[in-house]
Amino acid sequence: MTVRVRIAPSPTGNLHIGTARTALFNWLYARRHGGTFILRIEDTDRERSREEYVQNILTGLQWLGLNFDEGPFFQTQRLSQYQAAVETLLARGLAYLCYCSEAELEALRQSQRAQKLAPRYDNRHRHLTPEQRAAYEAEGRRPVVRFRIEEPREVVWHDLVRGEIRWQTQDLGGDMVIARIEADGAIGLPLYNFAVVVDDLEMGITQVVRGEDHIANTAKQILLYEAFGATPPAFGHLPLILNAQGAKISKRDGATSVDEFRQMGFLPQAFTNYMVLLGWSPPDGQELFAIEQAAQQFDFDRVNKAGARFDWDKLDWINGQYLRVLPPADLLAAILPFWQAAGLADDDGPWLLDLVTLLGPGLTRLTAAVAAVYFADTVTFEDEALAIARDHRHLLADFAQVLAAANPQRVEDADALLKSFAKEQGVKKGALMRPLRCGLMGSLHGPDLLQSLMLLHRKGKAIPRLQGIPA
RNA sequence: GCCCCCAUCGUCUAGAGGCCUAGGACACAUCCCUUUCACGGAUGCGACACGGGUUCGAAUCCCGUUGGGGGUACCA
Repeated sequence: MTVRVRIAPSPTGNLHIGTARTALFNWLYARRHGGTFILRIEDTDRERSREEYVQNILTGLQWLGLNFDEGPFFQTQRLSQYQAAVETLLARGLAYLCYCSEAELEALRQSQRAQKLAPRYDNRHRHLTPEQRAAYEAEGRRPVVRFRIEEPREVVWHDLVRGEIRWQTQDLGGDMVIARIEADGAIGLPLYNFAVVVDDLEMGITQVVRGEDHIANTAKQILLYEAFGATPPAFGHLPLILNAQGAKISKRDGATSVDEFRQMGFLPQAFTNYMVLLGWSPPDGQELFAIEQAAQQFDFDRVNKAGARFDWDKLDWINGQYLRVLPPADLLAAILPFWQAAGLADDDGPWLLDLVTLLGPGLTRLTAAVAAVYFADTVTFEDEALAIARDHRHLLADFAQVLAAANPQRVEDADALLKSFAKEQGVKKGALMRPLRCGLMGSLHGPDLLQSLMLLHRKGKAIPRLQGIPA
């Protein structure tokens, strides 16, 4: 059977890293088996769904390179299908109208809690007489549609990543609400567990792969498949991404939306590479690979069952690895938006390319910070660097003169110039480097000094800097 | 509370009963390279949660304990 998998985010927030990883694993599986990857937007929560989040999800998936083959489908555009499905269950006597009020249900839960029982719906409206129903209607109560959950019973499925999972229907919380009823009596918005089943069924989904937080839903959904007389798809539940404290990652943990990771300067290739590693490893133990490469080997039997903590250090390392092997032109293209956002601009292409080549090996993230000093007109000094530059301001001014006279164009020329200058001054070249770096860059550490010098000199910035050390 | 899932270095993981003196990666430490910081290279530190079984033999299988996580909606 052809593989058809999907990712079904709800647009109640920006594309979340957990959703992105689930999308990635589904994508990998689809690619591995030449299957179809489908995007479905689950927007039935009208209170919280927003159009801008839909856009964020779309652009986020695109940035990650997780292109989908079908969709996006929107649940709010499929209401008639859900209505028909509800009618079917109603007609078969597998679903019924429940008139309980919010207050009544709350009271029920409270008394259950008081008795140390698991809160659940007690199926009290499962067998209402026509008279009772009429009475509630006369009261003006608006019902909901509940699906009958047979008890006791055991639901078993073979999870793609966990193996056999068993669930007692008594632990499902009673007959579940599958849809609301409108004021005019029409069938209204479906609820999550119901809409998912209708959609997955109709879209011919063969493997439902989602986060571990959906395990309890799976039992309910299997019951629904049965009610429709359908064979359930295979299910797979991925471990969650945890924060440093070991809890499900959330806002407050630095970053959770894919967009934030982009803004922090991570490359999509590096980010997806890292996410794959969070729960899966290739048979050959390789750590750096493109997702296209991973797709050739991916399978759920190598997916870990335990949750994985998010590790910034490793993400940074991987990002650095990608940055290092990126051709200068690509690196420049990637980093330019960050520079521009920081107000660092120059239309000298070759110079920019040389700058990026110099900076590349030292970067862990795309950032404007280390580049700023090359663009600046005036140097921002660190305290210690300023002190050293001051102590050598005459020396640096002298060097500025020879620099002006010799006007070196290549690093080798600058190196020779520095050597002869050192000899002239009767100091070792090494002793010159530190003050020079301080005066030129305003800091004790940084990228290669000679190359930095040439980059600045080409822009006419080296000489004024060396002559203008603050007294 | 109840239900479900999980458990190898600090972190991500390899490990399908003997190949395990438990391997790799990140982080950390030291050294080398180097004008500095990075990068790179080398070395080191560092784990099978605990207790019972099963077996000639268990990180691997079973049970329990503990710990962690998830769920428990007219959210998704």
